[in-house]
Amino acid sequence: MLDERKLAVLRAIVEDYVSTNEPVGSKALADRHNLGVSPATIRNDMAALEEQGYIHQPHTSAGRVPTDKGYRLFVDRLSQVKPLSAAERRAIETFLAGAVDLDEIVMRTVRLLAQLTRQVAVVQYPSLTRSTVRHVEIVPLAERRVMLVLITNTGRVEQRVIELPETVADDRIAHLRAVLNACLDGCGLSRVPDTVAELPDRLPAEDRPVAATILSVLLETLVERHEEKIVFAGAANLAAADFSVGLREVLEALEEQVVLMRLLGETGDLSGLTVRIGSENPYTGLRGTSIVAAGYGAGDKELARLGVLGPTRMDYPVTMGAVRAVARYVGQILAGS
Amino acid sequence: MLDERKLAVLRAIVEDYVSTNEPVGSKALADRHNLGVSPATIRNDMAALEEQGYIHQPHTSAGRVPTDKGYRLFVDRLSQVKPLSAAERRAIETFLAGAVDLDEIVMRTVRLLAQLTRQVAVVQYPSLTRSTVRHVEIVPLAERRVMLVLITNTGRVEQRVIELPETVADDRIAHLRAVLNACLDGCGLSRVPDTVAELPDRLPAEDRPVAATILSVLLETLVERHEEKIVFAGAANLAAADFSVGLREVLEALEEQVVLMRLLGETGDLSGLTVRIGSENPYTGLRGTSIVAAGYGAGDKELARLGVLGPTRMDYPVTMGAVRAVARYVGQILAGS
DNA sequence: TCTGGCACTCCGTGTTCCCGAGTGCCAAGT
DNA sequence: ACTTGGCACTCGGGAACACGGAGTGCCAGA
Repeated sequence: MLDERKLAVLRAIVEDYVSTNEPVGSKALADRHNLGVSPATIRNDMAALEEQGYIHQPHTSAGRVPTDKGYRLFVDRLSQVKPLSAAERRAIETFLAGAVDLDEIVMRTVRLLAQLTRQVAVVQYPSLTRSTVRHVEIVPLAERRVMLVLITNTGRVEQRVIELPETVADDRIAHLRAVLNACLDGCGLSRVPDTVAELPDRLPAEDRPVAATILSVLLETLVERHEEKIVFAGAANLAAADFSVGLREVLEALEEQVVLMRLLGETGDLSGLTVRIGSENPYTGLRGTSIVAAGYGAGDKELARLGVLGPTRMDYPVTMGAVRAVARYVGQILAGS
Repeated sequence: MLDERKLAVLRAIVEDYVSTNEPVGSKALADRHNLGVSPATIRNDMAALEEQGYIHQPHTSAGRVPTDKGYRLFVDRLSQVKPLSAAERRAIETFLAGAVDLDEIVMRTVRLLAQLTRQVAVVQYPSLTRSTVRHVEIVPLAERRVMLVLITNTGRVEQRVIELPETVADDRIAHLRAVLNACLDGCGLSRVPDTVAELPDRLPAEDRPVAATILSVLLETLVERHEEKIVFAGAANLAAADFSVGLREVLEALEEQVVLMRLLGETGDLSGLTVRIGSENPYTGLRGTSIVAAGYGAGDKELARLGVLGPTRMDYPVTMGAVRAVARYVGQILAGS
């Protein structure tokens, strides 16, 4: 149905359209790519491609534009992820290495990705549920007030101020802290609820009400933050792309955490790149935009996802290369710190 | 030079232009406002106002548009800050009260402000330098690795991972922590460097290298974070305003922390509202935008600033009312937590 | 199966024209 | 000394129109 040459024509159309942002005609194709055939032949192929829904002409007597289906074929079969240059890799590495804490890693990552791809970059904070407890701290603030600080192996820190039901001496707090840490150190966050459940038994009866208060807050923290934090950067790149129409919708979507979450896709195992093209993504108002996403993580488990969002007519090979590279480096940084 | 009626005309022009976004002519003015005079008279006044640079006509035979100078006069002398409705106040209060930690307070604030004003909201995190130490924690992570956690009275938490020059037993760490807290508890962040300087003398000689490492990181933290963190929200509102031209520049500016800092203005004492109109602000590319900002803080000292950014043709009274109200409530929340 | 030729379609651009909103000025009225 | 109605003038923006060019589909011939 689609012989080799027709695929080459489709590839050429995508490439030209991406770089010129104008419907591409048969003559232009024949000139710019040496396909070894005449415009007339190309026209026939184009007719076939259009017949099957890979390209589309905005109106009679205009050139052709790839459809979402066309881009999909291009991404799946007609292109290869383009690796970054050595210089770019070095730049990424040094830029990310300068970060001192998790906030800064995420911040730098999202900016880097935005700059590299000239699109809008989106980065999800490393998931709480997949990481493990590195330390739990209970800090007395006032007579009946403590601050609970939870530190994970990815460097994320959660804090809550807790009002206690009674006055508690500092040494009792210290003991509680010791017990908590003994139980939870290295414990996967998803296992915390179970682990914590049997904890009150090990405490003197007098401490149990206080412990219960603290533990309930601890569990709350885990639940609440289950919906992860997401940041984005590079909105200015949207304005640069000739987005004009629909820009409003896109910006709105970007400010909805929930939408962003779903755009990045389900967190699975550290497989590879996910590409959602135009209408493939779950939100109207984001028709016309594509998402290239990847998981990242320390070691082999995926902690969270990151990606970029741009017009469907983006340079997929380059974008995919950048996303993949950044995801890898962030993983390394996280694993190392 | 400018009699009462000319001022009334200017006020009317600003109001009409803000609500219609179209140059306003003498007839429309006479119709919509009962100034008690005929269009011809208004034309004379307009000519005078234009003469003095308060209004401007885009081209002959168009209506008039306020200049930056005109808006300035309007804000300074012709308008009053419009208080929020009781319902709005309640909404703010309940919305902000739901926040559990500083991140969430800031996050909610910025979204609230964006929604309330339908502009881009900008909120600076409470300044580190003006707050005080509530607690310092040193958490052993591995043999020669600890995490330093600094908690301030505004609920802000800073963390750093530190590589130690030698292996240190946990009880020595605990001792160090106790000493540190004894020194620093309640200490203003700006006084930390001095306070810390004399600290090594109080420690046994063997602990001094370790202490030196930790203290240097602590000081670094303070310096680095001197440049504050800033977040914004509501970029979608920009697209809604007919910004079309220059939107790119505005978005770029928003992503530059430094620019945002300067836009919000110097942190001074908790005075009142700052309004920067169009060309009054320090950045070209933000001509055409105005900034309404206010300081906020717990008690009487200003901890940071927040504000909104929008087209010069914004509804100043309403915007100013919203900014002022939100600043106050955030202050209350911070003081209370 | 490919290719050159040819007639056709339609978008985008430039031109012209006209309408209306708005102005400035002036002379008359209070 | 202001204010007002009248009037001629200006200019931007939209509608109507023509036209060139890019691109197509189709067909007949290689």
